[in-house]
Amino acid sequence: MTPIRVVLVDDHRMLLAGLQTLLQPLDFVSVVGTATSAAEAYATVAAHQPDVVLLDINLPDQSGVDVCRQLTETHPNLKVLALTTLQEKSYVTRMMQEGAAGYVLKNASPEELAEAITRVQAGKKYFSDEIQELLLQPEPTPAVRPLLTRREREVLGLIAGGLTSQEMAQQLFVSALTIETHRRNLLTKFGVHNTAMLIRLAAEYQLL
Amino acid sequence: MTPIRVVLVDDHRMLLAGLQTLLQPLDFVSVVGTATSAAEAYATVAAHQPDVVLLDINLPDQSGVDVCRQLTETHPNLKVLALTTLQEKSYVTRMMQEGAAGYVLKNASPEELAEAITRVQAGKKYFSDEIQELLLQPEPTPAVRPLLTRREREVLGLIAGGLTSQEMAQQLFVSALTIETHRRNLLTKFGVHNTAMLIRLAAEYQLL
DNA sequence: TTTCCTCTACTGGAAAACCAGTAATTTCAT
DNA sequence: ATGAAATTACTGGTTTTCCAGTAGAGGAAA
Repeated sequence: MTPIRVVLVDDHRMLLAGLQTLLQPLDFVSVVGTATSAAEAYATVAAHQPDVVLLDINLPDQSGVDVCRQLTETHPNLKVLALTTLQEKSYVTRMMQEGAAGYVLKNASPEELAEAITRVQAGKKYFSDEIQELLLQPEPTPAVRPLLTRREREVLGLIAGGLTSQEMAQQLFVSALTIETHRRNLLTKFGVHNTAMLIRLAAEYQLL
Repeated sequence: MTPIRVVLVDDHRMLLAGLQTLLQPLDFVSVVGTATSAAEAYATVAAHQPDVVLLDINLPDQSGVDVCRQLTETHPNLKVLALTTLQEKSYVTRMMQEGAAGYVLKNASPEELAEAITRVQAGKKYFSDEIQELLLQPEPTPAVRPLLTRREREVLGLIAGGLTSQEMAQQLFVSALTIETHRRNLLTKFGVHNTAMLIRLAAEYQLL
């Protein structure tokens, strides 16, 4: 039976060497190429036509998220396994949105790597136990855009415009403390704890 | 010569009354309808088929920006003049992006209103002097997405994920002071002064 | 080897946001 | 007229971000 052709992408050669060492005993896996940058990844994938790519999210010349999107667009049958130390949910969800078939952590065992490669090659998804646990945590943000009052929409627009609470207060002829209350209400309605998430979600819901 | 058919949209009836009083002496303008909400605005525009709509940005039931987009999509020949007290550049640019033909402030004189209506009806753009001044101010943000280092991209992703500097430091195994330096460098590269603008621009540049 | 960039981290501080609670007034719908 | 929601604003506080400057170490390119 033909072994699964795998390309490894990580900017640390030592990690690439380690990965190859871990995968070598597996006779159903064949490491056909490695790359240490996004540019190299594109060339290596084009040259070797792998079935699976283990892709570090954090590359020197481009975001792994972007690389994932481009690889899965230009090679629709390619399966991308994200490889990272980061246990951050927004990275996971973004990688999945960009076409990744799985997500493994860099401390994965050889057995886990083998299972991940086999499963994604078979068309299934694969997540480390830690990542599954992360994804199963209660969703802090509402699935749908919250219903905002007119004043909240207005304040949200000004927050996105980069104004401070004091500047908004001046523009709207109210107290800065009033603006602070509106901000707090916005954070609560979006189920977030800071402005970064607020604006990111508002952009996603096209409220800006 | 047929007068320009105008619909007025503002939630304050007193302001609608005032606008009508200002526009009445103008024999080349005909106020064919008024509305005090977004829902009413759609119905009134459908019923009266105006040439120009004076549209308050801040409506009780929907953002004026959204109303502008929908009106200009469903009535391609309709000209929308934004009407507001807000002198906030991001609102202006967003209204223009959503198809508005002009932007006037609520303290405009009858002459200015007349000129605005005439100009947009003739297919030109119109901005109050104050708004032109606002638009002419040097652009604080770069026109193109800045070139980020890998660490900056990583930190940007975590900021958008809602993490605090302390949380990012723990996740990346560095000092919180290091994260603070990365944030500062991100703000500088994007030409902004706070996280809200940073994340909004990052979303616009599709860096998230 | 040298230079430049990236990443790291600090001092010292101010500004801003976030938090929890409380409450009066205004507005709007019934 | 009544009740609920929205808007307003405050106390008292902590946390977080933003600001300006400085600087060393490591890596990469010339």
